[in-house]
Amino acid sequence: MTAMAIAGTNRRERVTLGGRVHTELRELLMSGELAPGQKMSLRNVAEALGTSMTPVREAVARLVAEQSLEVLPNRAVRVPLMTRERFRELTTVRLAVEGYAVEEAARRRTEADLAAMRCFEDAFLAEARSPRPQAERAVRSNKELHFAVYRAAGLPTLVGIIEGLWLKIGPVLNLDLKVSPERLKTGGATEHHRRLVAAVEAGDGCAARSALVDDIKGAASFIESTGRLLDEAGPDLNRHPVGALAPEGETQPERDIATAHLGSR
Amino acid sequence: MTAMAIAGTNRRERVTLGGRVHTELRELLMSGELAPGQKMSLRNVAEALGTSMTPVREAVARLVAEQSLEVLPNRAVRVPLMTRERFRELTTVRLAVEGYAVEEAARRRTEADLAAMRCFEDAFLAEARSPRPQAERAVRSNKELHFAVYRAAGLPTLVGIIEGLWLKIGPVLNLDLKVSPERLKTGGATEHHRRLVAAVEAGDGCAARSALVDDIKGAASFIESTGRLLDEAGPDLNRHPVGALAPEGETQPERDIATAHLGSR
DNA sequence: TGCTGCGGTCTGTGATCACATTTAAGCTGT
DNA sequence: ACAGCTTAAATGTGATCACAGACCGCAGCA
Repeated sequence: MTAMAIAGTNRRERVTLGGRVHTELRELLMSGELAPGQKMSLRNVAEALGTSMTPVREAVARLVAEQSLEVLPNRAVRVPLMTRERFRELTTVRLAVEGYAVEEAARRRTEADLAAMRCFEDAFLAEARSPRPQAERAVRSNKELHFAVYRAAGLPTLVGIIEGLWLKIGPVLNLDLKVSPERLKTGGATEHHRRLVAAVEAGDGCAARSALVDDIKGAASFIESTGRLLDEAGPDLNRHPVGALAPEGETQPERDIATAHLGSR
Repeated sequence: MTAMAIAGTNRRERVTLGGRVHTELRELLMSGELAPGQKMSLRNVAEALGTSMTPVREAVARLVAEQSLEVLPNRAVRVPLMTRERFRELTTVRLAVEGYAVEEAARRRTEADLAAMRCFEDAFLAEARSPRPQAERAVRSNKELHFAVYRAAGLPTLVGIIEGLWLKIGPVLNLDLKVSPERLKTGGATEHHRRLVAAVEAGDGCAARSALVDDIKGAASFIESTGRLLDEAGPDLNRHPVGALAPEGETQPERDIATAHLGSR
């Protein structure tokens, strides 16, 4: 019983099973469904996805290489914890790289780019104004909007770099958004988005960068205010993960979501 | 016969065999010893390195993920060809990212950083002024100098991003430097380096960026002038891997035993 | 009661096997 | 003698096996 027979992977495009697992874990990380500190077992992930260990190992190796996962000295694999120092560094780099991206986007955007941006902005706006906003959708719309702008810069390499940054910072960013969805209304994100899209449309790179900087800084200061970031990585914190991917004993609700999304058999 | 017994990998630090292979291939790529278009066979690489296929597969998966290698639709693995369009895109991104890095470096460099920079600058200078300059050493010194500056920015994430960029553009950059070492003297690289280090030392981020931009642009225009870049990737070029950048027929002298054994078939 | 060995389970890692697909040589048929 | 088909070698991919080390719990001793 090969897993190849389970999933219809005999598509024309070359999708390796390892690539599929990589994408799967990537989405889970970006959407904040895997909390920082959460430990993962290759075998459990493989079982949850209905494959063997081999593709999982390849996917995890890739994620470890791009520092979206880390392997502890004890060989345990987990979602990296985020120290305040690291968070600030990532934010600094994001400001520089994504700021440059939106400047370029303002200069080179096409009409199709603008249409995509408006579409995702509307989606985010609708979710933020909803009486019962769903963090999941808001996170996705926010991401789609940002990357619609970044893609408009016409520099695929840069988009890839930014994806790597989001993958590193996504767990903390989106986990906190899930916990406190009221930030959607009070954070001013919708206003930043409006300014960003308008500036890109007007071709004003400077204003676009300003709007993006406000957006990023706003989210960053909120995260810092939650006090969830580590001041410094204590050695004992390596021993207390938030939870394992495969629930032992009783299953927590959000872990069920993760497992449900992982299981594709 | 386990390969673990071959190499003394029982160090205190956690070095997996896959990581070792990754580093090995990474160096070969950065130093331009693997020409663009060169095909690789997992089994041959494994045999050449004295390991099994598994670590090689992991390393190649990582390199493919960061687009330093690519797998063709026929599942063949090779060093990606460089189109002119892609080269220009990478250069644009490099100008933005590395330019920001040196600006930050000028602001935050310590005395230790400056010492390291001067050290590698001298090494590069000595090699460039040598009557018989060795491309290998010059390439290494150049890289060390640049990264000494980038590290001075105090943003490890940014350094990682730049490493990824160099890994993608390294094959063409350094392969051409090997073919025509006279560029060491005529390219003005030594002058750019002097200006860069001086500006960083003086804390003048603007001048530092200017020097770096000249350095990158100088090298880029030289590469473009050689005419070795592809105008557009024709579909049949997938079948003629080595021919694009490396002359086929006779094997080049620098294609040493290790490299020759690494190739497919 | 509190600490210390000690065994079993589970972890990641590397090697090996199995298979579908592709590539190249060899061979047959006119 | 050459085109077309067949077959054999080789490739990447996934599954499975083997193994060293870490973690956890249980028993035994002071």
